[in-house]
Amino acid sequence: MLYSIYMNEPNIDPKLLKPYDPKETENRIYKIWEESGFFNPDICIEKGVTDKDAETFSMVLPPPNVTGTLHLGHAATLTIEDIMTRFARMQGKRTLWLPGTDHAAIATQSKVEKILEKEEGKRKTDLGREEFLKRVEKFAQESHDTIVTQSKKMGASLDWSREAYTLDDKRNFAVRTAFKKMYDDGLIYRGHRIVNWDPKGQTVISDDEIVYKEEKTKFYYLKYGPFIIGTARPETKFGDKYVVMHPNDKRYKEYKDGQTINLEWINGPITATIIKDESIDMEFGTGVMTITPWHSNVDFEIAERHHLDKEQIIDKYGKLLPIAGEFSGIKIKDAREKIIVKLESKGLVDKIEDYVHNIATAERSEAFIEPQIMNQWFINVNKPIKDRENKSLKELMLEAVQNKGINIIPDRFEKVYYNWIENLHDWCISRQIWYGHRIPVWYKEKEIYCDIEEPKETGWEQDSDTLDTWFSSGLWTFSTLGWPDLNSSDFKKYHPTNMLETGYDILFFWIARMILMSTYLLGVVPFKNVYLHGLVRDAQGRKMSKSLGNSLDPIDLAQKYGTDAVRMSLIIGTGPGNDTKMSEDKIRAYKNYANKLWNITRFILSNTENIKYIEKFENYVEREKILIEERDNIIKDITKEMEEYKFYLVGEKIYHYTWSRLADIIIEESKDILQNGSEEDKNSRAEFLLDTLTKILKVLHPFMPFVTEEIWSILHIDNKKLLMVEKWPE
RNA sequence: GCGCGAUUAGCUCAGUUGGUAGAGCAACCCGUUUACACCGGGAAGGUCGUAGGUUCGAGUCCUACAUCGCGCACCA
Repeated sequence: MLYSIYMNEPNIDPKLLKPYDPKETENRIYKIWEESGFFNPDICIEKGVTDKDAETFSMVLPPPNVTGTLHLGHAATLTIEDIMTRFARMQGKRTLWLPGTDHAAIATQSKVEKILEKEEGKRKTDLGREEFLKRVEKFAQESHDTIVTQSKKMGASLDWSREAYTLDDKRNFAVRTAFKKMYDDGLIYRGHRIVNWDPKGQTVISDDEIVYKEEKTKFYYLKYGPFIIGTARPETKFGDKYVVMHPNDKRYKEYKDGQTINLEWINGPITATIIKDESIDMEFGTGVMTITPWHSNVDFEIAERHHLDKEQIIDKYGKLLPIAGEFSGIKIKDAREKIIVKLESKGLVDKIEDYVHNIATAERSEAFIEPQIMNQWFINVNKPIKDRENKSLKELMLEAVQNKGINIIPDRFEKVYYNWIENLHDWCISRQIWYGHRIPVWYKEKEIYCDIEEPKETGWEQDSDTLDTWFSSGLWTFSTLGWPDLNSSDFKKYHPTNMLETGYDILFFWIARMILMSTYLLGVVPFKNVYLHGLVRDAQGRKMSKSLGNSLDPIDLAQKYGTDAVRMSLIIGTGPGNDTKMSEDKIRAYKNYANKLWNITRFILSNTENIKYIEKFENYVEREKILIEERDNIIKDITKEMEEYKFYLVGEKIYHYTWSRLADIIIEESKDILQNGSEEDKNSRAEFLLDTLTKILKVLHPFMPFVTEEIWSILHIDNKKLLMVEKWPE
């Protein structure tokens, strides 16, 4: 009996007699991969699975923040990049996918601060810099270990021997080297300029770390001498002694630029100066405003243009300074009502309207940003650079994409990138936090010293600030490959990298900064291609978050359905740049698919037991020749689509071929052929089935690496290597 | 204000260069001793957001509009 052979036939692997069990399989397979050393391109060459002079494929993993555990977004990143990596490796390329983690300065520090507050009721200042940093490092180490374990669980074929950390010694050396060079070139400068101050986090943040939130508030019309001025923030108005209007505003043509007027204000009489400036919107409010240069970007610029005095009104903690007179020391949010009461009593309030506007908050601490003028470190993005044909950083960043040195997928993000660069201001890189790369600058009285190493003489004190975390991330494609040692063999071999794959949400934060650093420091692009994926959302399309309670843990899902199923469901139905919606139904479907493949294998092996698989079988009959042509055309399409990064199409194509075509049609008709056909027909069909199975395993391997490797290990094939280093089928 | 994306079956989404619409899940009917019930067979379900246009032919290209979402800028 044909169908009962396997029941008592010892030749079939007993594993096949049960349904596919990912739990039993995955860790074992990953260990075999790791022990083979094939994640490391050098070992692939040493063991002869990759040619010594093979084409290179290199890519860095976007280093996850050491702020906890991986979420589905990371799982998507790992899956897409692992598909790229495994495909390249099977194509015979010298393939490096380099792992690492990110110290994520502000994010990690504030996380530990929150834990400290919650568990011990302490602040970081209670511990002191050194002790607090020990706590952060311990937390970071634990997060790191979790992240590595989880990445392995996802099947990522990362070269762990090259693992890096954005804050380890090598990367710190790279950071100091880069800083010193930029300082010497005059690109890094210390400036007394208006910055985004986070009163809660007690640090400056960059423009990109601001999140705008809509706020309903009041809009006050106040009598300011002969004018009515509009403001949403009366609490900042104490020092306002300039009143600004558009030079073409006919309503105010009797007032001349520079003219002074005396008027009664919050705390008594003042003298105000008329300023005419074209930046004023005549349509907004009354077309007249007073300015607070210390606490408003726009006002700061007006004051700079007209060389006006600037006065601080609010301190670092959000309290009013003595200039506010009787309101001194009051928190600004409490002061507003009180000030309005006083203004009303003086008859200076004209009217009050409801108003909706966007308010700047800090991404991490969620506090309202208070612009302040402070001494901070900046990167000048407009200064011409001698070694780079007098181009500015802005121009270098623009050209890298415009000249097609970098290809962005999907290309609509090129526009977004250009738009961002056009609006780019000098990048504030200093942070008043403790966890991060310390600024390599030392002070002694009025002297200042910048170098890679600290000064030898005594008496120098290092700047207490640390660098924006994206400064070190910007160096990532080459700091991980041995830079600043230009003779490093990794650097020479793998830079520029071929691909940078990440979520579109960090286009500005990270991708732009890497382009900045690489084009400036090395004169080359950091990567030739950028592939941007979307965010992973829940079944309702909401962003996954702990507070909503809708976040799915990729590791839980992998435990439940198998990693291959999770990977497949993250890929199929998702084009580049578009958000993905995840649901357990979808994952369940691909769990069934893994098992289907398992059963297809069982059928084929149990029905071809006396047949030896011959890779280049020559006696196919006409019926199989037709099937082979169909199959090989599909494989050709698949290869082309893999090269075009259309993984969502490939995954679906393989799925359909194996299930609807191979299983439902071809295998069904094979039952008859294998039982009743002639010897020639039987052999032809058996060879076709074995050949097709091996090819499906190969093209499916980048997507579902575990189940394919496991089935591969069961097949009887001569000179078999691990599937992960087998050649991609032609 | 500028720009981008989405709108396709009940739900969630694919649809690569324009050629008579696809998947997963759900719902319906039939089938279970032999690869697989983590299954098979069958049927049902869509005027592809609206209105125009180009074309022999439009889900796909163009224009306008609507709704939802996102980014940037502004926010006195």
